[in-house]
Amino acid sequence: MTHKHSIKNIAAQLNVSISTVSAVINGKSKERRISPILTEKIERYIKEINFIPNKIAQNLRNGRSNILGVILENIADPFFAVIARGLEIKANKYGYKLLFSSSENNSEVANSLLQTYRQYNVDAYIVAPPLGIEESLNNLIGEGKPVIVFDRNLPEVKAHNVLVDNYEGVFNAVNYLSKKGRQNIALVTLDSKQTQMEDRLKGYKDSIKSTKQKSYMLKLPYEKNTELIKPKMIHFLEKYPDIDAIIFTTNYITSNGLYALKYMGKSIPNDIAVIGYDDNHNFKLYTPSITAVQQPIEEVTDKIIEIIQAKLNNVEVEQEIYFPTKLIERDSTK
Amino acid sequence: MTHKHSIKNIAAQLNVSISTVSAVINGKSKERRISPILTEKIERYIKEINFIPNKIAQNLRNGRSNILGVILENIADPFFAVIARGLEIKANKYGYKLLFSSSENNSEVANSLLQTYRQYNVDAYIVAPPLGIEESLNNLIGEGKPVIVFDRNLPEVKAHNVLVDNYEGVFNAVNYLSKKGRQNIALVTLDSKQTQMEDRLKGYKDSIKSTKQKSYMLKLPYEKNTELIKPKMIHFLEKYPDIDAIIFTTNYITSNGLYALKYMGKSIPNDIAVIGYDDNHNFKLYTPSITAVQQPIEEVTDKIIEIIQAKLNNVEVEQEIYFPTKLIERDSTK
DNA sequence: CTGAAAGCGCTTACAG
DNA sequence: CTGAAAGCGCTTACAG
Repeated sequence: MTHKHSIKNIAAQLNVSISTVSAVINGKSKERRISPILTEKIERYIKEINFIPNKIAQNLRNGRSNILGVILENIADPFFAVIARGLEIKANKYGYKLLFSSSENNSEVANSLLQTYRQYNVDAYIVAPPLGIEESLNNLIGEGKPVIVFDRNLPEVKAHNVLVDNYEGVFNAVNYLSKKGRQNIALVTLDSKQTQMEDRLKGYKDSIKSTKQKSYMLKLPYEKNTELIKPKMIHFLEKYPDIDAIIFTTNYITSNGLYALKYMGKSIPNDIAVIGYDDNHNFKLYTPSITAVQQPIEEVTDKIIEIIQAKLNNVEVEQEIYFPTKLIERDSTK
Repeated sequence: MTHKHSIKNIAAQLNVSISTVSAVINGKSKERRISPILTEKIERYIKEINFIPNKIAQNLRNGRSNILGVILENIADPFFAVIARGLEIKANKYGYKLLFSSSENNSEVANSLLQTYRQYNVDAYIVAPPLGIEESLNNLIGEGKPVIVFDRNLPEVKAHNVLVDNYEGVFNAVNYLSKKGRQNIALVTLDSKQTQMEDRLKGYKDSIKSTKQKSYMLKLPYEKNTELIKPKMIHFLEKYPDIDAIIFTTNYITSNGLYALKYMGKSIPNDIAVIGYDDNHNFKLYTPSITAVQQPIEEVTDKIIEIIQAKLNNVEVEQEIYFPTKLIERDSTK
């Protein structure tokens, strides 16, 4: 139960001033012209007692916390969990710590999280925004803190946007199925106004239109209860028996959609070809393995941290960037 | 770009003292005998400018951060991602924020994370410990901060342990397979000294011994490169063609094991029955669906936060608790 | 080459 | 009923 150390009692112990200790700790001996002898003496003592400066005090004094506040949709969702890990790896390299929270796409929750992060004086905000937090985000930007928006964006918010080309992702997926000879390609998506969902929908519509195919769309309500997807899927497929291919636009819709297909006894890819949006570690393990549109998660997370690093050091960076997706071909579209 | 507020300038603005403002903010008007008129005046102004006190300053002064430091094996791993979400939900109820980091089971990484958390003055540590951080953990406990260990424990560390009965989980799984008529039950596990792995192994050995069956064990090295699991699995199964059931002891071994079985053309459950340790959202979607030993994650995460809450308020709590697992029967063991 | 002092934004005895 | 002062652990001009 060693006594709590501080530069104050180190200074007292060594009979030097607090400012001298501070200078040595911050590697400013040269700059502040502390004699090598004194410097070494202090350094040795610090090492001996294994002293580490109090970040909280440094933060209060410097206005920098080295903490980034992250708002995800849900940390338990595989997509966001991988995002979290990507952010963590890159943030470590720059010495940032991460505060993670889940908004569940609820704007009240998100607003309150932003408020809390602000209280903790985070250096920057990384957020997958629900609709309804435009004002909070703009206020934060007004305060001069970097705000990085990802996965979907809010057009009225002038944050940095790190996005993926969702439109092209689905557009290409439709074309691919079409080339494989599928005639009746359906889209099963979320009934959502979020940009990533609207872009995926538009990619589908435009591709279907350009190839003069028939359009089949099932828009599911955003529900916590994913069990409800199954009956809706079944109803949809019974209503349109011609469907011979489906693109699912989110991870959990894909999972539950596959469940419904299995339940109906549909054979993949013979009866119906399947493409999932967002690749998933498990898709290659399914029988059959599932073709997927893969988002470049590592590029996204790296870019987010790079932008923050740049902004915090007053370096100019792009305001918006779109990364391309990649179609991973597997057995479900053979 | 509103001017940064503080109780200092609120006090100046309202012509009252700083301490009066502080008292009102902390709801101590009654206790500190501030007149209702003044109280209301201050409260109105605070609401008007939307003032929220600086947590960093409060923290420095109070020695409480309301931040908990969490060390997981890997936040991207589905098991730990769900743990993270469980902790978050419960922590929110008590007003704690969470700092998450991944150790990758590397003791150097974990030690450095603990050090960093300490610098940030976290109120408690929640850790899935790798071997080799016993000393750090004991030091932290010595400093009086709650340390909660979960998933696996370190016998030399007198932290609070919130664990799952891994031994019984595997023991029962073997018995179940045996009752289903399986004669040659194998265990595919990690070559690890961590308690959760040792307990699972022991559960297997004891159950096999008690029913006088033959034992088949494959111990895989702890590798990042999961691709290597496939060839080792194949070699193992070719060497012991009698095996008619397998228990996989971790999530990712299960995934890759299934991949290997699929590659070999083995039919589940006809050729081989399969049980995975740790249930997984996707196991019910596989063809066939996969029987699994489920850990009570919510109970674990709730208990962790409850212990912290109790300790931080000087309430007595149990030092160690084990939760039972549950076998979820699905098609892979039919 | 080194130190005394102010201040970051709070809270908490203490005085009146 | 209210305020002045000390102090949490730092850093940064500034003085010498």
